[in-house]
Order: sequence, then structure tokens, then C-alpha cells
Amino acid sequence: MRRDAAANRERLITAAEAVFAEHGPEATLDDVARAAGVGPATLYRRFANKDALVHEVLSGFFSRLVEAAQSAAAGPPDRGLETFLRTVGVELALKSGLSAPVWGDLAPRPLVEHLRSLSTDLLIGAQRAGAVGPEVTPDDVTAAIWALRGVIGSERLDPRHRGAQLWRRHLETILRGFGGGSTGVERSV
Amino acid sequence: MRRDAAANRERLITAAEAVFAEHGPEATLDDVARAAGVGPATLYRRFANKDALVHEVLSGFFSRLVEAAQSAAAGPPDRGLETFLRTVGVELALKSGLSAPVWGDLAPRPLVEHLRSLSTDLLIGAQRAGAVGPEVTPDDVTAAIWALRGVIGSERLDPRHRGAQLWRRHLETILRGFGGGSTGVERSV
DNA sequence: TGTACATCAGTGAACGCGCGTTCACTGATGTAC
DNA sequence: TGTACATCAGTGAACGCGCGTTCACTGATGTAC
Repeated sequence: MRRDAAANRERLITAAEAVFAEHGPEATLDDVARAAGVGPATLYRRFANKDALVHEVLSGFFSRLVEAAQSAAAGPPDRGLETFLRTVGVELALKSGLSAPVWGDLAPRPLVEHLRSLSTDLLIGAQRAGAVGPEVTPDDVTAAIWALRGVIGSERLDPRHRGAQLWRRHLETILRGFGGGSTGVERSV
Repeated sequence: MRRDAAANRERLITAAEAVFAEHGPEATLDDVARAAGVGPATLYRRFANKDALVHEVLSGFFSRLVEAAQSAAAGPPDRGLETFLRTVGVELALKSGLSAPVWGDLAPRPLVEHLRSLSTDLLIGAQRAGAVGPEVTPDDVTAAIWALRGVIGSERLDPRHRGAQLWRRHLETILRGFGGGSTGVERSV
């Protein structure tokens, strides 16, 4: 690929991530192009259509979540799941526009599967360490992430709660429900 | 209002609730009109625009939640909050299209306030009865509802989990986190 | 190192489709007598 | 109980706007010699 083309491709992805993260799926391709400093038609030189661009952005986002899971797995097993969920919350909140359920099937399947398998490992580790109860399943972890996404997405739209970081409180509820909690008291039980 | 007009108004609201509940905000006014068996222009005889129609539908929906809260308040206080949250989950799941965050500010403010005040009462009652921990705040209850909405909304879009009722599992997590749980064991502590 | 040329990139304007909304008209309802 | 008439309801087709996408063209890049 020619240098100017490669450069613009990067600028487009960066701009798209920022614009979609801020305004969600409402954001226009004109918005993205403007933010990248190119014409709207340029976008179609690099991406087949809007979905392809979104897919690219979501790939980057999920990659970061995968890294978060791997880094959490490198630490003590009794805190791994908790650390992972906290990072997921932070990432979702930072890019709240990306967490809109609307994107739906645009998420890159392989990365999603990978993420699920990593988080299952984290769950098992936490359960072995006694930090999380045996009744918790991988689906419960998936549900927890969706729940955080829901709280963050609602916060976006409710002017009274914007920036309240209610999701942090909900995560504490979840962690207590998992039998973990932020104190780590249960470790020795 | 003339009889035919009143009848069509009802049919439109009923149709809109069903169509929006099923297809979410994607649903078209043509879809609604077709479901109601009228022409699209008829809709504008009764409602100023699409938002007004959605507002009307959401009013009905929130009214049912308010009733659920009142009926839960009539029972034993240690189970009131739990009963309420279970009903909210069922209602959200039945009308999952209505729970799209997109509707945002179209929800009827007074009903939302009322609901919040009722659920705060339920929370206080549950805390007095010792079924819910003292650290739980009204915001945590709001977050819990948003979380259920998020889980249900994600379930809608993920073909692998559709109909899995993951939200029921997440509600159990929340209830355990609140210090309540479905067993009610904590009541005598 | 210059230069010519082929190739690919960039672009503003235009296109087309979907969908909310309105028009201009026909039909139903209810009331006055 | 009929009937005439005014009023309001219903409606298919058309309108207009937003936005994703494409066109037809100009400009930049890199390579061959």
C-alpha cells in the first residue's frame, strides 16, 4: 500500500474510534471523515462500507480487552477475575459509544470467543482460590459484562447520572454476588 | 373524540407496543400502521409525531412497573425489593424492544420519578427487615434495573444466547450482592 | 540525479434509498330538524 | 324515524431530509530508464 494510503487508513481508524466512542452509532461517516481530515469518499478507498470500518474499530477494542484478560491472568488467581472485570468496566466507560448493543454482530467473532475462553479461565482460577462461589458459571461472567455495558449505556443517556460512574457501584454488587468482593476477606475461608 | 377515532387510537397504541416491543426502535411507522390496520397518515391524526407515539407506549409500560412496585410493597417487606426486581425483569424481557436505551429521554419523567421513589421505599423496607445490606443505595437499585436492561438487550442480539434468560441468572447475582438472595435465609440474622 | 509515465489515492458533488411527515382528497359520524 | 349537512376521520401518494455510497475527475507517488 502506498504511504499516503497507509497513513490515511490509520487516521481513519483513529478518528472512527474517537467519534464512535463519543457519539455511538449515531455518528455519521461524514463526521468520521471530517475528524480524520479527509473527504468522505476517501473512506471508501480503504473500507468496503461503514460496517467494515466499525468492525475494524471493534477489533481494536476487543483486542485490548483480550490483553486485559491476559494481564489479569498473570497476577494472583484469587483477584484475576475481579481485576479483569474492573478493567472491562473502565474500557467500556472510556469508549461508551462503542458499547452500544446496536453494533451487535459486527463484533469480531474470534476475539469474542477468545475473550470468553480467557474469562472462563479467570473464573475457574478464582473459584479454585475460593474467591468466587462454585455456583457461578461462565455465562454469569458474560452476563456481568453485558450488565456493565447496560449500566454504562444508560448513564450515557440519563443526564442526571452522567458521569456518576454508577457502573462502579454495580460492579461491587456483582462482585459481592459472586462471593468475591473487593476486600478479599473470603480468600482464607 | 369520535368513536372511530378513539378506536383507532387504541389500536395504534396496542400495535405500537407490540411492534416496538418486538423490533425495537428500528421499527417503522409503516410497520405500526400496518399492524394496526390503518394507513400511515392516520397515525398523524392522533399523534404529533413518532416520539409522541413512543412516549405514549412507554407511559403504559412504566405504569405497569409502578403497579408492580405497589403490589410488591403490599407484601412482606423482606421480599418486596426482590419481588419487584423479578417483575421488572419479566416485563423487560417480555417487551425487550422497549428497553432499548435509544428511547432515552422519551420516558415519562413523572412516572420514572414515582418508580424511583417506590423502589427506594422497597429498599428501605428490605434493609429494615435485614434482607438487604445497609451499604446498598437507591442508586444501586437503579443500576440493577439498568443492568437487567443491558443483559436483556444483549441477549436480544446475541443469537447464541437468545432465549437463554441469562438475565435471571444475573438477577440472582445481584440479589446475592445485595445481601438478599432468593432463599431468604438472612431474614433471621 | 532527473524526468516521463503508469498507477493508485483523494475528493466534492451527485445519487438513491429509507423513513418520518404532509397533501389533497374521499368517506364516516353525529347532530339538527 | 328520516334526511341534510357540517365536521372530523381515513388515506395513498408524494415530499424532503439525512446519510451511506458512487461518479468522474484531479493530484500524488513511485518506478523505469
